[in-house]
Amino acid sequence: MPSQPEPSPPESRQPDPQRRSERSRRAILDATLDLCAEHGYGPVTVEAIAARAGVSKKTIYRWWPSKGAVVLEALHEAADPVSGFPDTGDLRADLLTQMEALLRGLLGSPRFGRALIGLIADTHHNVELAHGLQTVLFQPRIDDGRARLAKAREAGQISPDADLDLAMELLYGPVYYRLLLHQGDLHGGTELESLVDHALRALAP
Amino acid sequence: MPSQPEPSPPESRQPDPQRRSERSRRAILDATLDLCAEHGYGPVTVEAIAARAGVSKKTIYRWWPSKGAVVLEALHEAADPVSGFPDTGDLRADLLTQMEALLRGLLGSPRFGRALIGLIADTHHNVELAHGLQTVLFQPRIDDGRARLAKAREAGQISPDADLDLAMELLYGPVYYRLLLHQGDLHGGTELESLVDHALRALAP
Amino acid sequence: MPSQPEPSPPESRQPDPQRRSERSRRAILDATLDLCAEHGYGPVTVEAIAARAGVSKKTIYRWWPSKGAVVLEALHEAADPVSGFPDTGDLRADLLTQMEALLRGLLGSPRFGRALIGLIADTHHNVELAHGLQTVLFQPRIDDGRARLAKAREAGQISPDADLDLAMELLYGPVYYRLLLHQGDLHGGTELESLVDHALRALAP
Amino acid sequence: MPSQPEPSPPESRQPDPQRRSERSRRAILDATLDLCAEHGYGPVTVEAIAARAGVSKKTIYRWWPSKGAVVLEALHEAADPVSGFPDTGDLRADLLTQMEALLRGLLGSPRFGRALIGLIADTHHNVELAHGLQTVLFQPRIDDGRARLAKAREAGQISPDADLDLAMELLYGPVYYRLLLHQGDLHGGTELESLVDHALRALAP
DNA sequence: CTATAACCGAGACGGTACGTCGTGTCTTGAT
DNA sequence: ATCAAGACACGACGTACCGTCTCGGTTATAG
Repeated sequence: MPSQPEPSPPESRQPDPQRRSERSRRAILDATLDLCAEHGYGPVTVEAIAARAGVSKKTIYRWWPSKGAVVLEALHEAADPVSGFPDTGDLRADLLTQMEALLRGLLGSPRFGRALIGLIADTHHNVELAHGLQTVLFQPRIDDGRARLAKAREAGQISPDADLDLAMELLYGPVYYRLLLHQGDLHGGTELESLVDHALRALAP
Repeated sequence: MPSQPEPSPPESRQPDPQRRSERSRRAILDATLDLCAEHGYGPVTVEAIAARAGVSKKTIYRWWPSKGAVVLEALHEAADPVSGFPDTGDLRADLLTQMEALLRGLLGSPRFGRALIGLIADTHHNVELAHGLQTVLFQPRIDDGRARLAKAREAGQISPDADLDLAMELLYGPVYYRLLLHQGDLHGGTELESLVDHALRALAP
Repeated sequence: MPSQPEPSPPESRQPDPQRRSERSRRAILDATLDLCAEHGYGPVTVEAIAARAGVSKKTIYRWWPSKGAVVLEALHEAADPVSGFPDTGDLRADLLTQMEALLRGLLGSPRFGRALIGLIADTHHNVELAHGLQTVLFQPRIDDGRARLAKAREAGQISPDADLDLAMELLYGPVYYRLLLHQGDLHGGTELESLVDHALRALAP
Repeated sequence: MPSQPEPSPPESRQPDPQRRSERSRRAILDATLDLCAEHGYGPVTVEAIAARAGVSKKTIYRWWPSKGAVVLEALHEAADPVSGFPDTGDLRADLLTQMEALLRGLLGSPRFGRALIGLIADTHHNVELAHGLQTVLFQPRIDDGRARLAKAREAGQISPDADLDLAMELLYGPVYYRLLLHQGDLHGGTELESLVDHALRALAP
């Protein structure tokens, strides 16, 4: 993921040398996503994460300021391999590929969707967390998408004065709309094609 | 609000005659929205609601099963007068009016937006609450919107085989997208017109 | 019981005409002793008494100031028929009769003993209750005992300068000692005879 | 106190290493006796003990199962230094010394008497507590007393077939009788001498 | 090749909120 | 006016987590 040049833990305080135990870090992040998948974000507690990971609470609080920060890092790492915007030259196919991946990640796997919605909610009374979420998860993906569209614009595939932000909203809005309202009950891929087509129409030359 | 034919309290258990104190009910709902506006949904506690409302915790738990249920009812009542889909004959104008009202309610007033996002998150580990949210808040408004579009279809203003559900997603998706991602930083009404126009294009004959 | 000339409820406040329902009164007192027998004094609640008696809490609080007062009246009525000091002319036999009755009432029946010990404890932070307990339950019985001894003194059966108060303590002290320490495990009647004999020796001419 | 060979905390559950904070333990026991002295046993709450001791409720419940258990340990520690049966060779003097100490402890100081009577009452619906009270407080002192009498018996100071249990009851019964009935209004030392003399008479060769 | 300084597990600690229960007061309707 | 029914404000219950804080015990460089 090229737009994330600093993969080291962005929440570290003062303790942190490299003495940090990678073993513990992994156990914590894994336990976190597992618990989110099982119970949803809200009911997960730092206490439970520590117990499941075989780790002391102190170790968690040493490296992360809050449950949300742990979840954020866990989501970040888990999402990493999935992302990256494809570029085969065929814009419509690339958009479809990307949207399908997003839908699958967000709604198809409880590991992600249930964790994300709770994390977003926490964000509304925790500015550091909000900033982290924007920086680490959202903005890179938005940038990737806009970059792909911009490239298509330069290639003359879409109108030179197309509104890229509007296109992004038309594409991603309905996905999050479904995440919120239908709780993961995403209806088949056919509609996905409609979504993409309408977005493309908004960009047409 | 015609699509809400059952205005009686949906959370009644077994205690409930009409011995219920309307005074307490009002104080609780008001205190709840105030506290959500001040601190967001997550940090609000039943204890704090009770204290602010001058009411005992028991009284809250007697009539609602959880904080979420209180917030839901509070939002329901507060949103009630706002809603109802306009019907002036001019579809585009009506859509714009409605979307503006939604944006204002959801994003413009912290009383609503901050409460709603947390409520939705809670919904993901509480099926009763999820059902209530759908039934009380979401479905009636979706039904209103679809009904308005269906009427337009019968009037020949839009294509006879237009996909109304897709249109609803194109309209409302971006709004919730902004609620989640930008935390209420809604950019001006110009984009709203673009949104509506593209939705209309998806419905065009 | 001659020394209790006023059997009407001594705790009445201002409401009290004769409109009082005797039916409710009986149900309350019966339920109270039953519950004390089952669970002991402490765990019994006004709420439980009301429920068991088929009576509203208000009715209890209208006629008694506290749980303790209800228990006191219940004990008073229940103990009434038992008491009264026998006077057959044979002092030793009378003392034995009386002590046996006391032991049976206090320790042999959970209805009384368990209720009494808790009531006494309540007495230590409730002066009205303390006064009531002395007046209604203890003093009359102490007076009866002393009167019986005084009569024996006049009849020359015991020393003219015998210390009657000391005798009362030697007689009753061990009984309450057992109530407290052994929780009703009263050992046979043989010891009772020893107790009485030693008290009589303290009174001997 | 030789008859108390196991001074380690008798209420340890499963958490207990030595990580326990002695500072908190002391504060809790002190606060408990203070509050009992001020308000009596009944009105004292775990919440109040925690507040007065500057301790969290959890810390109390971690080490004791109930208010009664806390009071029991507090009484045990507070009574410890006082007790131990004197043995100067003069039985009558030793009995008087011991009885005076008991009376002073039980009735003369509200710290003890008020706490004890409520504790005993609780004992009647809590078997663990009853067992603890017998084991920790009562039996050791009874054993000490009986041992002193037994020694006197061996020394030929009292009858070889004297009933030691009866003597204990004649001595201690009246003391508890006064605790219950007169709420600490103990009348002077003269009567104490009478009590002891009559008990000795019951033991005379 | 120590030794010294961090991390680490474990978990006690002072708190806050939970959801429940009991208190004693109050209101409603019926008898 | 009493009564049953029961809602109400209040406050304590005993539990769960929070985030902070010792404790020993292991590591893993730095002397």
